[in-house]
Amino acid sequence: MSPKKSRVEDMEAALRRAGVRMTRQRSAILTVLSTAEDHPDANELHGRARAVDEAVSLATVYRTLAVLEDAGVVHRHAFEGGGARFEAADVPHHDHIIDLETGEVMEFRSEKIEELQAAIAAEHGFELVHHRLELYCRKKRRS
Amino acid sequence: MSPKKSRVEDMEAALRRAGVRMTRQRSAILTVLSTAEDHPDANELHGRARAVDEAVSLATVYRTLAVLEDAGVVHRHAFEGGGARFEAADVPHHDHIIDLETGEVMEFRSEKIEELQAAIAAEHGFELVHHRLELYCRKKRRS
DNA sequence: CAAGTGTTTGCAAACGCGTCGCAACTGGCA
DNA sequence: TGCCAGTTGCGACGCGTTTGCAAACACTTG
Repeated sequence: MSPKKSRVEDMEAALRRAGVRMTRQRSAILTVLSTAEDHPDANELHGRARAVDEAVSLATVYRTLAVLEDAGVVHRHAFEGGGARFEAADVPHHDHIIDLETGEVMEFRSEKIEELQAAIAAEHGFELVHHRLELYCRKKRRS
Repeated sequence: MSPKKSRVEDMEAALRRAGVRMTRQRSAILTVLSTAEDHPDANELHGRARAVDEAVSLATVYRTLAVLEDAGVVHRHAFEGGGARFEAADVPHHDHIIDLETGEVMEFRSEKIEELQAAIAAEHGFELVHHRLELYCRKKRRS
């Protein structure tokens, strides 16, 4: 009876299974990713990872993110104007709302839109592999 | 009685109205944009523009694209993995399907999705300024 | 539990895409 | 035709990301 495992443990397990070596720096980065509530970029992740373990270089952050991405444990986003941002992949799929004034990123999910997308792809003779839906918004002014 | 004007003429007219000077290089770039059937990047545009007029530098292509973009006559896209791509703005709004195998970009429009997006933004207390919807697809294998 | 081997790391240099400062040039107007 | 702010080409620069290399390391095997 395995009790609920932490996100980091799950991720590490998945990675080992995929034959990925666990190093101190990779653990540090995983820890940071699994506790992040936001969508940090590589630089931000670097800073946070160093707080966990001083021995993490920026190059390693980039290399690790690439490894984690194609192991499927993180998702990479490329919002407008700026570098890539990352997010642990062990959460249900969602799309993003970006506040143009603050840059804040929020999440949402619409079943209907998901269905429509698949339908549209099919109409064109394609199967949908993945998609990107970002709503760039401004706070509504109260009347 | 003005007969149907060409896209270039319309664009140049709109730009002059907006107080934008017309130079040889800008004309060349407009010509290229108005005849492009695809979504070229800055480099590609540079190549094509030089074919029209040798005297166009890459820096000018970038500067002109910026001018055209905020005059509203071109749209800038940033698909996955790669630089910005451009498209004349004198066509109705649409979203994109990207064939992951060939990189080909196709267009589609879904009224329903447009409505849903606005509704979602509103639900979160935002007004939608613009959005990005891209479907990354693979050709469907016939069964 | 130490040795062996292919991986991973840090560093700094290199990269790609886009921007910028500057001096020369030029479009649109008087 | 002449003026002059706006535009250009050039090369240098900026930023995020990638890479070559030698040293350090993780995991296996004996």
